Amino acid sequence: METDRQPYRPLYTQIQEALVRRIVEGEWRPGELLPSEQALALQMGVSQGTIRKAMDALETEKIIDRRQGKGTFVAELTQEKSVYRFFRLLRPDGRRIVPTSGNETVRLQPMGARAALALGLAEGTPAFEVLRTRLVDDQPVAFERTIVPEKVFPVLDRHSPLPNALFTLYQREYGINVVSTDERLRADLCDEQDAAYLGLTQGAPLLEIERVAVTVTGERVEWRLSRCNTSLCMYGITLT
Amino acid sequence: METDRQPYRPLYTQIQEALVRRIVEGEWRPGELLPSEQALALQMGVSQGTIRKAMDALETEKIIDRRQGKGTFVAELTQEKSVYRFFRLLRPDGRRIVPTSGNETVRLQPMGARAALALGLAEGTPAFEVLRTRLVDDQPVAFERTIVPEKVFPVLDRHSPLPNALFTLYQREYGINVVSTDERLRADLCDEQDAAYLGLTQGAPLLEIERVAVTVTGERVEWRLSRCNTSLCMYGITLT
DNA sequence: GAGTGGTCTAGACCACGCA
DNA sequence: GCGTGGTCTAGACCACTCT
Repeated sequence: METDRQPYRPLYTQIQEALVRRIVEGEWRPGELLPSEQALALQMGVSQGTIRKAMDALETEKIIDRRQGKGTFVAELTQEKSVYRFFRLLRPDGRRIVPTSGNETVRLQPMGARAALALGLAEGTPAFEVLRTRLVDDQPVAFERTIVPEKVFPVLDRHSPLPNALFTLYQREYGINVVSTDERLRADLCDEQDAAYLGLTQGAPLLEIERVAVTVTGERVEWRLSRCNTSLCMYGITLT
Repeated sequence: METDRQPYRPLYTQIQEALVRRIVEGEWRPGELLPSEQALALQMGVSQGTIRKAMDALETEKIIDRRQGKGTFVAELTQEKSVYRFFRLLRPDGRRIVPTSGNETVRLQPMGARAALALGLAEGTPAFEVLRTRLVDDQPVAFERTIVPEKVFPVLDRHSPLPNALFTLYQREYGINVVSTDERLRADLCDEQDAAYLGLTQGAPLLEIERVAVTVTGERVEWRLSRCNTSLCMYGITLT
């Protein structure tokens, strides 16, 4: 007599999930050294090869950092790495932009319909809204509106001035790891607010980037709308 | 006495390159079955594990297709796979667009400055230019100008009507495998030509996508400029 | 049942970083 | 020189596909 067959799950995927769980739960903090592969193999009762295969996946997901001769570390979202990983704006000549911010304001207010829809929350949910301008060579190139639920990031306004890459703050202060973003791009015309922030005239073309940040556990924790002056910059990406 | 030390190259990377070379040279055609891992291991004088690791990389690069129980095949760019892999336009509600073409024209003429610059060729190099309109639900949403060197794709005009995904044609008829694209996005205003092709009014916002296609050997073989009506579609992508 | 890719193990050795 | 991750091997067994 046979019972219901469980779907087949390789051992290394279970190891992988166990490791993610232990990292998310804070057993090892960002930047910390993990036990060696041999030690984990002994501890978890599998061979080193199986630990390796699990860690290969974690490395691909950028959850850990492996350094030959030194060890394996929980990935840390440093400013440089984080900024370049998710910030895709380039100068017209193709060089990368290191964004700097101007005119930052943070306020607590009910979440708007568009952000709420994208984050799967109810309109009016208490949220922090961060408005800032992105500068390149002291020229404003983009105007950003970032909205996060207050419940997920309490007292966000206390951390002002905010870092250029908010994801580093999310990780450091809230233990929340953003691992991917969904982006939607459209063209639009410059409205009155854009014109004021970007020093453009109404009716000029604008690139609008709508972004949702997703954590390692699949939660959508941040919504951002960027409106970019693409006469000063462009969005660049390689598809594979 | 020591001679110059060669930089260290793991065995599996050499196997990987050898396999790519044999595929590019046509020893196995797209869709064909490769020898089994065991057979290749014997043939190349390494262990099966090393063949596996090389093939893991080829699979990530989408150069081969592995199917448990059946074997390993040279990847074939089918219409469905190829279209979805590099075509990032979505409907306003987020559903994928299956592009269909209208008004296709192909002509042989000197390459323009912008395409030549992007492809690293001299302006005026003989080239085929493909103009077509992309339709969604019989509505024109994008106007595409695709330029390829005649030398790389001789008598391209004989293959009309062209498939929706040109990359499948490049692979099937010319043995050229596109494995990645570099894309640059900007916002612009609708000009007279756009207006004619897309049924818009001049001054409406447009999303411009400039794309360069790169082969497995790193050659830039195609330049494309798409001008999209983002009131009917948008560009969507997930960053990781 | 035969053959393929996929998993898992155990052990050896290599390249790297650091003290 | 030691400990770490990275490579390579050899062999066993599992899951899947087709005959």
